[in-house]
Amino acid sequence: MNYWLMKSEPDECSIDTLAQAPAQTVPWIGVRNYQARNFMRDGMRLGDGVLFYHSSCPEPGIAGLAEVSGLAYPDASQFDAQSPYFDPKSTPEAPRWLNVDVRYVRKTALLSLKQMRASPTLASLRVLHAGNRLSITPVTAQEWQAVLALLETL
DNA sequence: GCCAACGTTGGC
DNA sequence: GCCAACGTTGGC
Repeated sequence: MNYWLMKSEPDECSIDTLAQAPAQTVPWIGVRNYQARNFMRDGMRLGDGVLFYHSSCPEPGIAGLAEVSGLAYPDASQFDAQSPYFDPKSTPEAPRWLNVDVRYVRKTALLSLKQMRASPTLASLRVLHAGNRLSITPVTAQEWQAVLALLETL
């Protein structure tokens, strides 16, 4: 079992959007970074834990928990010329971009970025490191437990 | 809207 | 394969 932190802009897909989606599941489309793609392709297994993080919004932070419910498969939006995620260099024969499916587990009180930074137990969390831009980052079991423990205190 | 970080592109 | 220019991310 692996753990991940996945960023989403709540304007696009918030924890509430996920909770209200059909089967409480969304395809995690739009990842256009090779490292993040490789985490989905090579690292994610069914049932992996996901910290659902709201980014680019007034209150960035962890807004809920989710799980990987579908293994990586080609991201349809790369072939859609109308999509902002369209990639003219990708072909169906050799798809460049993949997505997993993510299923809602539960909404939590917001663990804000500020609170995360203030917590010594989360000091190692990749997303807190300067300049981190990856939309998907691995989370260790210790970090996962530390986040759950912090959520208990909110 | 600023800007630091850093991934990607493309000329050589 | 180097590296400068450029684009994107994302907190502030």
